[in-house]
Amino acid sequence: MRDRSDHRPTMGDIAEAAGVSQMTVSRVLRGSGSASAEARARVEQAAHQLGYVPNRLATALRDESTPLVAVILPTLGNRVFSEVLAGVTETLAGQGMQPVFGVTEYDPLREAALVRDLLSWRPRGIILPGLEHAKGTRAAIRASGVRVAEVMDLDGDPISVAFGLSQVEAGRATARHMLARGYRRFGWIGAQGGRDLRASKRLAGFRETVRAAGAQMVAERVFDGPSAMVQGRRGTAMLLDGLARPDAIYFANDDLAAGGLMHCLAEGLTVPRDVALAGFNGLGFLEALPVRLTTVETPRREMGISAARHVMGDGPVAEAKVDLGFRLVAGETS
Amino acid sequence: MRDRSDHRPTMGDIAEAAGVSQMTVSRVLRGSGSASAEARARVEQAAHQLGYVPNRLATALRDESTPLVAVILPTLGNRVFSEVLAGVTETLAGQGMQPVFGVTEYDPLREAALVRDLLSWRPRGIILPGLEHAKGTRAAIRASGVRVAEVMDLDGDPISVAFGLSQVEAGRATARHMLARGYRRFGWIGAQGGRDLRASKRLAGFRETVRAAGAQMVAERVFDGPSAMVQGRRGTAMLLDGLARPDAIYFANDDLAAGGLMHCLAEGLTVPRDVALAGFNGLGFLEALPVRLTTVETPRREMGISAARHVMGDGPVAEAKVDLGFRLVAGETS
DNA sequence: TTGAAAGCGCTAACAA
DNA sequence: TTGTTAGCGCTTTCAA
Repeated sequence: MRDRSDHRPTMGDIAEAAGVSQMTVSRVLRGSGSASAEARARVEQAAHQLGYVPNRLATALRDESTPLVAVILPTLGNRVFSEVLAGVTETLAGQGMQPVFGVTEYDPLREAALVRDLLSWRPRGIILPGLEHAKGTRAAIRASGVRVAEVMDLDGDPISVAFGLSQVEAGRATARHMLARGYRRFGWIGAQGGRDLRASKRLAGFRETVRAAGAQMVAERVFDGPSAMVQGRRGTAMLLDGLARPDAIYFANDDLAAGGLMHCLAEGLTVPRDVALAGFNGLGFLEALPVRLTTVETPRREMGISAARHVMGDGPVAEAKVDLGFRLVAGETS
Repeated sequence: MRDRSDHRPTMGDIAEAAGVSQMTVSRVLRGSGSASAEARARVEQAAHQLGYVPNRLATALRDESTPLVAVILPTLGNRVFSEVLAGVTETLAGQGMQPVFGVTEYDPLREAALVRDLLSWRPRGIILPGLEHAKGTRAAIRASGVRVAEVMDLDGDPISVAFGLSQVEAGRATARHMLARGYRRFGWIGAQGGRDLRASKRLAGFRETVRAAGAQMVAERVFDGPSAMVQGRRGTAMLLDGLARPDAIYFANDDLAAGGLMHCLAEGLTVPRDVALAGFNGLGFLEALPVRLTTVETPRREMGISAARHVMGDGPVAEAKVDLGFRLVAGETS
């Protein structure tokens, strides 16, 4: 018999202490099956006294199913993903499920490694960003048989079901809006060294529409690090001081765009007369800015909620793409 | 014999396919022990072909140890906690550990439930915010025997080790700074309906110092929802339009303070002549604002990193409180 | 180099 | 109402 002295108490220990069988302990603690009031009391007392903590690993192994959902995010350095995650978490919590998660920093290989790792916990489902994955990731997920939800993007071929919006269309819509306002010389400011494929898709849609209208992209600046207001401010300064001065700047997101606006405020430029600005996401903090930024509102929390619901559900998978839409919000900067 | 048709492949299945024992499969896949090149090849081939995914539940149950760390956060609606989480995640990822997490929304009862839930995964450690917990939570964690790190706060009695800063001192330091600049009538703007105990501690330290100097708090406004720039903007408008007009406002955090600044910019007020402002945290986005906000810089990522290191480590627990410090940053708003 | 046996903690199924 | 048995998938131990 092994030494149990430094072991966490198990149902066996409780059984011994309470003078019943281990099965009775199991029944009492789970409130299933029947047990005499007598036994119940003794078990509960013993469990409490020993400081018993159930071991879900055992339950999960036995049940061949866990209440876990794997969640993969590109980064935590962007509110957008915290909001998606918040939607997921809130939805899971209501159902007694737990998120296990990891962050890729926009690296497909890290994503692949994470997927492997997370799948080995036998989660009920997996939620991951975007539709582009490293070779093999797709197959691994498919083979694992877990329910999958891809979020953010719809422009591509989902593994199973995607919840999001067309990034290309969002770019096009922004371009149409800016063109309608009369701007002809466009700039682009991005981040993540171009590794954010969804931003690239928006830019592609934007550029295509701009060119089709006979207007042009005159300057682009993509920063290497995470997107941040300060980069937007710096990039805007660069573009406006450059040779090919744009009359409107499209930013990869609101943080960058707000930074651009801050540059203009600090320099005393008049927006949009001196330069027009447009962001992406419609984050809450835009409401507080002294000037309303033109942006495209995206359903971040909703993507998280829908994805979580999907992976928890056990109904059949209906559509491959669920378009949660976007909304162009014309502000005072265009 | 049970029907294995809809089961995920196990080592047993691979063994059968490769014509070796299950133990050999285990050895090959883990790269431990020895196996003939022949066996190795056959096993690897079969594993690949069957799309084998290891089941860590079994390993963890067997090993009586998991590579999981439980992480509890007050909310995801505040960058501060995403940054702490990022520090944790980054540190864990380097060691092949996974975070499992949950969000309390500043509710101690939810926290208690989460702790119970997360502990049942037998994590190696648990990281949680603050030093105040619902009755029983402390005992439950202690009894579980996992390594514990509390983050953010040092003003109180840690369960085991706390990594953070003195919130009370941060409040005092801010007050001293404002008093030195000559302000005498102070306002406070908070959020989370006062449930954020660390903000309350800062306010207590601030108030105490203000009063000791013979100055006073003339107006306070605490919003119910999450802190956001827009609340700061609204609250500032209220305080400045109120009867007891403060000459300086202390905000529970930078988001609120930046909102206050936006109000001033939008209204054409001169800061700090018309009103002085001070925030808390030193978030990156402050750099991009047209006016440098006075704030207290906190070591958010470091708290996450230190806490993660602590719970992963197996050395003895040294000190009960690890002060990671803070730094008052005098900006242009005071 | 390989395999057989035992057991991690729990619960479904069956038996008393 | 209570207990016994078996087994989830894996790895440690011991034996061949």
